[in-house]
Amino acid sequence: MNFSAELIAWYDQNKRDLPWRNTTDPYIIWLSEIILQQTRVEQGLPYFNRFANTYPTVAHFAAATEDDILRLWQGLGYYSRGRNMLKTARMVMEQYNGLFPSDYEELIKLKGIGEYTAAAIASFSANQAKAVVDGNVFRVLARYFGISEPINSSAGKRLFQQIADDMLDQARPALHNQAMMEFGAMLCKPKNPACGICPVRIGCYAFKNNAITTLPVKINKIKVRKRYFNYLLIFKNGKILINKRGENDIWANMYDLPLIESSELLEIEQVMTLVRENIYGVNVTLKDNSGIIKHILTHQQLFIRFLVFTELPKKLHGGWFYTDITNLDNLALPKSVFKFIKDFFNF
DNA sequence: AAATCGGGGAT
DNA sequence: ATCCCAGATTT
Repeated sequence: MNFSAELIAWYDQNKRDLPWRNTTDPYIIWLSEIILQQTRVEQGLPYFNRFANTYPTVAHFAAATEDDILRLWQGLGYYSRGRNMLKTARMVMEQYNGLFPSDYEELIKLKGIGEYTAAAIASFSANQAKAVVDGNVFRVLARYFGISEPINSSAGKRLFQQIADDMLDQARPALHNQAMMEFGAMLCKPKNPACGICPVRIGCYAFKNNAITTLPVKINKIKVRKRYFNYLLIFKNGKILINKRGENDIWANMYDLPLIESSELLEIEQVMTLVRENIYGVNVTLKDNSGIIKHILTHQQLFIRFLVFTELPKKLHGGWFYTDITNLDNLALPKSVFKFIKDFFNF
């Protein structure tokens, strides 16, 4: 057996039972693929089930509002995925008569669908001979062939795509792609891969040369930005003051609280000075504060503090509005903000 | 080519 | 702490 056949045989014996593997509906496969971008199967699975149940067809999806989608996406991160999905669902309704495409060249035109996702949908739904290259495939190929070209350089991406294309089983691309990814996720893992039971270790460069820990190669380490968020939790008579965020920063178009961001960590009194100057215009009583809550994201470290007030400011800034506390369940809030408010009001 | 976009789990 | 996850888009 060749490399691909070995992995398919392994897959046949070891695959997980996942709901999106039981369909060839490109819409359902699209749902799963977008949700799983940069997301572990275990984390994405409940979201997939909620989306598939709430929006059984692309027509249902296209009829949703952005608030609906973001609310259902709440907690999953990388929210532009959800916003792009709505654009794509509406494009499918208008340009494809509601019939979700399964051809690579059509899929790649849609919002939020890149090379990987187009190949995944095309192969899984229509058995098109397009090789997927995701994080798993990068790792499997780098180790097996001993490729030290960085996986996140332009040359590296081209090289790995080329190799993946060459390896693809033209007769059963869907099975091949599933096998490559499942093998990478379950056996050829980043840490402590199960080389002892690996069906292709005899031909594996990394196994033979003890290079498991050095492959694949990745360059450019991300730099983390530190930000200091002072959130104002202002409520009275069952109403809470909410802010709708803009389109650029993190959590685009989502909801949070009136925010005073500072470039460094401030003392409470320094924040209160800003609150008096910029929010109330007069003296105001601080009812409570949360202390610093550290929230770690991939590219940012957020040092969040919540300040509680029960007096209402005279003027509202852009994006601010009052809503019933009971309506908070309908708004898409960042995980960290949602958790604090939820605990604070005990709902 | 580099930066940006979340949150969570494994080590 | 560090790495990475069924990556894509913008700068």
